[in-house]
Amino acid sequence: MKTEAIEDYLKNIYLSGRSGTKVSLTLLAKKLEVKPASVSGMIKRLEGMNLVKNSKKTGIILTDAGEKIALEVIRHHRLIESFLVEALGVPWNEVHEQAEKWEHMLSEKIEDRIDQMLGYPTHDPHGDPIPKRDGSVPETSDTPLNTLKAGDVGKIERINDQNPEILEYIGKLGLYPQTRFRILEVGPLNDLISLEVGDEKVQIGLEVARRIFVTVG
Amino acid sequence: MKTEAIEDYLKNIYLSGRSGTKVSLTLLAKKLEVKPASVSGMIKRLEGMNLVKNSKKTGIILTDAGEKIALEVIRHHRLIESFLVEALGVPWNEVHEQAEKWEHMLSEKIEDRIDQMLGYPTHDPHGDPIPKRDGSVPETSDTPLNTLKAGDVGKIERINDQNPEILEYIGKLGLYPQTRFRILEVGPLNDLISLEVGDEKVQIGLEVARRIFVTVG
DNA sequence: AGACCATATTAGCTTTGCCTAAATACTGGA
DNA sequence: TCCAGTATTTAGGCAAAGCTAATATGGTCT
Repeated sequence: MKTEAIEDYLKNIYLSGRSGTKVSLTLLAKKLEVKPASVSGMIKRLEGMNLVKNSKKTGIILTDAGEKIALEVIRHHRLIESFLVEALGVPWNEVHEQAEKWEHMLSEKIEDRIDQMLGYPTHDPHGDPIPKRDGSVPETSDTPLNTLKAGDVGKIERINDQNPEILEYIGKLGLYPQTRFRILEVGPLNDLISLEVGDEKVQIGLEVARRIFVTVG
Repeated sequence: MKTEAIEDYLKNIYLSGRSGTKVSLTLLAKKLEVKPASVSGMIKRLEGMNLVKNSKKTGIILTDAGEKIALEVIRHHRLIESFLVEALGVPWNEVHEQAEKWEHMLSEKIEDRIDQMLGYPTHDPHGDPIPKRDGSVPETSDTPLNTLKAGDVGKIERINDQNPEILEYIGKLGLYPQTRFRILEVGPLNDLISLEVGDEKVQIGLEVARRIFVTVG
């Protein structure tokens, strides 16, 4: 009825759709690392189950039932990530992979225990919001660091990447969620940003800055 | 190559074989809750992969390669059980089910972290030995409680059952691994045992006693 | 309009892992 | 020895999820 593959499809449709982008078969195929033909078949199946709708103009969108499942899976994923970091001290850049696998098989009981043990967290170690049981999703920032100007101060909210190497790199710079910073200088081509973090001064490039979301002020 | 189904088969062959019993298709089918015909097919496949051998006289037995995989899965299972009890305070009778699912997808890194965080435990919360990476298996008792006589003292080593209700029942009696006890009285038909545990006096029946393994002395 | 590129769909095949039903083999007792 | 009951194997099917290859659709550029 609700296989792992289905959960992965729904999760990725949700996450791809978040940014306002229209979700196409090929986009989804890329995310899922599967051929477009396979996606075509699966989407048909999901439509039959009333979990998604697909049309030329809207692209692939989730129904309420589909979104419910997607949010459940994402909740599992992010709770597990938090748990592994908190309880086990696993570095934040190593938890994604494991959560990816365990998210599909987390019992409600254990889910609740983790939630409780972590004090009902609203965000995971990367700053991504953890959906609640009722389907609501905590607020999160959509302002990428590369849109700020020299002199701006703010707080890092989330890092939008799961690649362990990149996360490790960002972590080594001290740029974790909740970290406050001040922009010292922005290169004329917007491709290099200098910031002050604590007493340190760090430089980051555009591609990294794009993945860091912040609140200003 | 090494699917979940395969791991489950190998694990169950190992565990069924432990007690000296010859492992037959039908026995395995019962354990795995599938039809004998399915087992027949799978065993054929496993033979082709050189993970098991099957013959009339020996029954189904693991090759070295097969045992290696079985022990890995069991190690995962028992580490996860221990982890959930330790880090999350999940009651010991509720961890089996979750471990059953996660055991197939535990990364080496996380496995090592758990092992280290728990202080390289030799036994899980039920007293079952946790195989080591090198394939060695810590000692464990094979003396069931129902073979003792009045006056004997000893220590509970393990509880050989995964049914949550039964474990809860046994737990409520205070009969956890490492608990010391003294046999007060054994019924004439061997079907009721009275023991002293701490300051408490508890009675257990034959079926429960059979599942409790102890060391005497 | 025609050519070309990206996207989407269809058909047909493969593997895994289970199933049922039927056929065969084995074993223990009368 | 024969027969019943148990154990095993074979054959044929099905659903999930992927694949390739071929075809359709739909712009965009010239």
